[in-house]
Amino acid sequence: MKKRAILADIARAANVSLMTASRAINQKPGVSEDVRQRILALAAEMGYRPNAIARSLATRQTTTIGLVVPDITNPFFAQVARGVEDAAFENQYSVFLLNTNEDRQRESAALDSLWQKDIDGIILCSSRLTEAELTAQIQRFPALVLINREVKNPPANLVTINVDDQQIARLAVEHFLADGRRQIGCIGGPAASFSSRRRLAGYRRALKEAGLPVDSSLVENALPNTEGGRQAAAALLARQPALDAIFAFNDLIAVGAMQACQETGRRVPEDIAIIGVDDIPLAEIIRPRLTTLHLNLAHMGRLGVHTLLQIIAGEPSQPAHRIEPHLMVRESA
Amino acid sequence: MKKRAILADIARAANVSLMTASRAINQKPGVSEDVRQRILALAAEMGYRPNAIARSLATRQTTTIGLVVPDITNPFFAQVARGVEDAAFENQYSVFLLNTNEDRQRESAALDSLWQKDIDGIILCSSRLTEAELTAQIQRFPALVLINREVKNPPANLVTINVDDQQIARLAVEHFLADGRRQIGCIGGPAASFSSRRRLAGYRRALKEAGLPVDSSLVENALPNTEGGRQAAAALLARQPALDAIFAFNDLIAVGAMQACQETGRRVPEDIAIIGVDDIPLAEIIRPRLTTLHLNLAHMGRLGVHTLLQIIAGEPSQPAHRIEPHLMVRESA
DNA sequence: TTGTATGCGTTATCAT
DNA sequence: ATGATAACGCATACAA
Repeated sequence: MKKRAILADIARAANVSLMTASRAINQKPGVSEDVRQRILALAAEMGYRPNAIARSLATRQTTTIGLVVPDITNPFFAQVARGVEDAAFENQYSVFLLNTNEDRQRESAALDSLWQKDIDGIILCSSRLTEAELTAQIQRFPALVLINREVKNPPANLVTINVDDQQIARLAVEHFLADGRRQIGCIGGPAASFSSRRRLAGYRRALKEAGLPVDSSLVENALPNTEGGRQAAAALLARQPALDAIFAFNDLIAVGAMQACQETGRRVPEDIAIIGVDDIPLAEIIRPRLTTLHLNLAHMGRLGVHTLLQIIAGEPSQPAHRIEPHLMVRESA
Repeated sequence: MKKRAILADIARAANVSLMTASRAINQKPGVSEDVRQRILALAAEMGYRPNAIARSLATRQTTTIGLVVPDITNPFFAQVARGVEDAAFENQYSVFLLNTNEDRQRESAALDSLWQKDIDGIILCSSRLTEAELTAQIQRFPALVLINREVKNPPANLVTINVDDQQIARLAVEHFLADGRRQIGCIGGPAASFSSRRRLAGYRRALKEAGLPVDSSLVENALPNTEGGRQAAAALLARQPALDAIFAFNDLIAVGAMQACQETGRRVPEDIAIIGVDDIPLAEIIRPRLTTLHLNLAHMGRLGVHTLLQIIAGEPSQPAHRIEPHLMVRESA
């Protein structure tokens, strides 16, 4: 490994003090233009790059943020992560990636390690922490963005970004209703999921507003994958054979439900319509193509970073953002 | 934000010097057991965690690695990333995530930023750098693991991890042959992909060894997604209507090809068999289920981290690893 | 076993 | 405009 040039090397080569070299390189005032140019040229020639660690220690800023997700292999978080990383890169920030595996302990450990690294801010997705744990963590970091989670009294250094779950459920149900469907079932995600609970509430409310009965035997919970969707749909159809529509918590569940319908001799969408959420690539690949509520997840990630930078800069920012869904009508409903 | 305790606070509270506090906390010898316990208790009480930045500056070690991938939303890299992050976490390492978007410039910028951060090692996936650029980068980092890329004379701080592309192609072709297929086509990935080139070579060799003619009109290239697969397969089938098998560069291409076959009235696998590579979740979801060559990508990521740690620790490690594929026979072949 | 001096590479502060 | 000195928080080397 080649030895790398440090600021002292540049200063010595340019016959100036450390500080003038530092000022020149950081584009700060207080250096005559010719001296600055000479130093910059020398730095470029010697391949000098400031040591970020030393700089961080001196400035108490790391230009680094942490991204905590349950599982990066989940397409939902992979999309968010892409947006985060892109926006961070554009702003010269680096991002630490941490998986929690939906485990509270590991999530706490992840946050601990980020705290040790003295990062400037953190984007925390689908936190499983209790409200108390969360509050404690919030005061440890300069800035915090919560995705897929809300909190009662958000302090100034905390912003939440959530999908508009009520609207998601409303759009799905209204689409079914406009199509003449009246026996509308719902498959939620894990019972612990905040998003899932909100969507169930939205589903019930939309039914009620349409004057339809809200029957708990129309609802099932499922693991958020195709197999979960298949099993939940099978149970649902056994209980409610006349079902003519299913609103699913996400696309994977929707696809599983679709297959369960087909396996029981039902045609999609003729006999039963299905709508998912997320618009993952699979939605376009599967046949019939899945009608779903599209979410701009990469944008959610970008927004998270921009918000974080605002908080860090001390600029005012709205305490909560809501991502609006868009109905992608394809073939399943 | 609450002020955080530093080592000096602990030392003062315990009435000892900085060094005894440091030794106690780092589990180093030279501290009597009772003093150590007293310090540790105090540290726990005050919620002390060492400042990683300061420690890094002093020790010249960051216990941080960089993971550079073309695109984290690609399931292939998401799986690898998961393995990397898991193994890193187990070893108390943090990981920086960087996307290159398959852009040489951005890849260079990513490596630059990692260099500034003084990280201990890098896992670089599917690098698009030229051999010269790569050689230059290698001597800037203490340790480097290359995934999906080989290099001529690997230095001691560099280990490559590749999928066994020849074996992948061989297993696919042999499976087709055992099934009585004789008109075996191949859809490669992007022409620039090293993996794709090696698999094409393996495909040709396997045909030759079976005494079959190697006809370039049996080969197409495609973008690595379903639409690419669909178009390539359509072109292939137009040229070679009697085709009875297709080996695809990856599962997405395979699924696109499958749909192109079905759209032209062919039954899968009766009329034409299809085999993909990767075994992404979609392979089990799609109907007919996709026969494919399974790759343990998370293991690849874990291996990458372990190898990196070996290099960092100065332990000897084999210069190249090869990941073996496993044929998952499902329904498409 | 415990403590003191020094350095890691950079920036902030205060002089000149 | 430029420079000397201290400080960031910790660990290494050496002393007691």
